[in-house]
Amino acid sequence: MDTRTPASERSPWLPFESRRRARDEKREAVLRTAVQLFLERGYHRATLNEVADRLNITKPALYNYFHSKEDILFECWSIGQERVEDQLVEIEAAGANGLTTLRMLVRTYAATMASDFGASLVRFNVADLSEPNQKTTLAGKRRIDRAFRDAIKQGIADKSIKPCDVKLTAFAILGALNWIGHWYKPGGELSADQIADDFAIRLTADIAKSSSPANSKSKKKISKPKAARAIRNT
Amino acid sequence: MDTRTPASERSPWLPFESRRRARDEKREAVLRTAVQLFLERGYHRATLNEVADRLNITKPALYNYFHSKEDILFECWSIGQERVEDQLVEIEAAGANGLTTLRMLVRTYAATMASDFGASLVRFNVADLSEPNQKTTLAGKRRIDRAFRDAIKQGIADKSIKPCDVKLTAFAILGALNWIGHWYKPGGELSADQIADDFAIRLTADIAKSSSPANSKSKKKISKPKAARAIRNT
DNA sequence: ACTTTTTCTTACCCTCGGGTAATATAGACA
DNA sequence: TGTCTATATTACCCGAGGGTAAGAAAAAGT
Repeated sequence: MDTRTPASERSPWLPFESRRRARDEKREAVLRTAVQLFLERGYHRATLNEVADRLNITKPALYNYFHSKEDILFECWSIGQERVEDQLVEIEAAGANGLTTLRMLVRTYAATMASDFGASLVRFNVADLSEPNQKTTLAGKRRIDRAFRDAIKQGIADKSIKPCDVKLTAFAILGALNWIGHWYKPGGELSADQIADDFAIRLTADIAKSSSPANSKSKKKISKPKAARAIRNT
Repeated sequence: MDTRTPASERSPWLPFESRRRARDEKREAVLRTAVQLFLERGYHRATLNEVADRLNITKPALYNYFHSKEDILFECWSIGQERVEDQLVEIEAAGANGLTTLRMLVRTYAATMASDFGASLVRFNVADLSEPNQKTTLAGKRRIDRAFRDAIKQGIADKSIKPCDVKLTAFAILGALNWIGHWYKPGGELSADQIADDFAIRLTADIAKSSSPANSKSKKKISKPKAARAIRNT
């Protein structure tokens, strides 16, 4: 239910077989392939021909589903952002105290960072998007930032978190989390979930007031977000 | 003594004045301009014509100092890496205990991340370098990683740091630090040094054994590395 | 089976930008 | 003032890759 896709991915366009499948399914296959390639080789070095090749089609076929290369890039980012957004909503709705909320945020966000679409949130360059799309991404980043800061603030207010510089604390936590998107590789010793659980405690240890270790009640509650979008966990 | 260069940078090629200055000075001016532009617009979107324009020269003139665009990119990375390397050596030579060493590492690395050449260590894509240069950069990253892990290990051994998972601890700390290279902008409320000092404590608070707050003795000892290379602190 | 619609391919175009060749200009030195 | 060397400019090449036009080939409809 996590991790990056293991390269052995099936294309809906099988080389010489009967084609025709649901349009959305193909669209999503393009995005999955594209995000992987963009992460592997970088957005600019990855060509649409390569994307098409991996799908057993030719470049112009991609234009049935997307307007431009940048459109694909933005969609990749968008999927990651939407996932995070869903998690934020869900966590905020849970109405836990500050510390618990923060830990839920850390755990889910860490797990997301270990996925392709999650990593795309931090590995892609905002400058490669069009002006309006840049605005959208910036708004998304702010939204995430705010969620973390609000949880910290709330924690300080409800005494579950020690008084601290909210901004810097959030930066430090988000930095450690975002960095996962750069170093995590699926096949390692630790699974994405293990890392997520560890970080949930580790990154909040210094500011947690109650020394009660790792209130692990809320763990399973969040880890399965509802299917809000067809592309899942790749 | 830190921070990113404030865009109002003098080019050694003044529009219509007597030219001819030391070769190295010009070479460095190219690098300073290039690293800024690469950070601003991204390596691929930044063109050599733009670099040249900012220096009041034309593109081919750049080839008097560098073999290729990638050469410039690698040099930018290289300068940042060399700075860090010098700091590592200096800190290791100090022979402090694990926790103090770790804090020194955090402080200096954080300050470096707030500089252009420091940020280039994490903002540039390794895939944009040639094979041999990629190897060099990877070796550099490993070297940094090792320094942090060694400090943590040593701290656990000498009891200045609580037992903990060395690898994940290092990842978390380095993540928070590397992220500075993405969010830090010179004009903000906090100076690079303030952030560095704060992070030195913040990122080690949960694993520090002695609750003695912020052993601030070693602060000034490191913050002025000897001039090992002509390009300083931009 | 014929047409219509959607999807995909072949064959292009065209711009952008890294890199180079040929040449000019500036300073150094005589 | 002439020549040499270093450095810069003008003018160009050319490959890569995003994007498109026109038409083939499947589905789908009738």
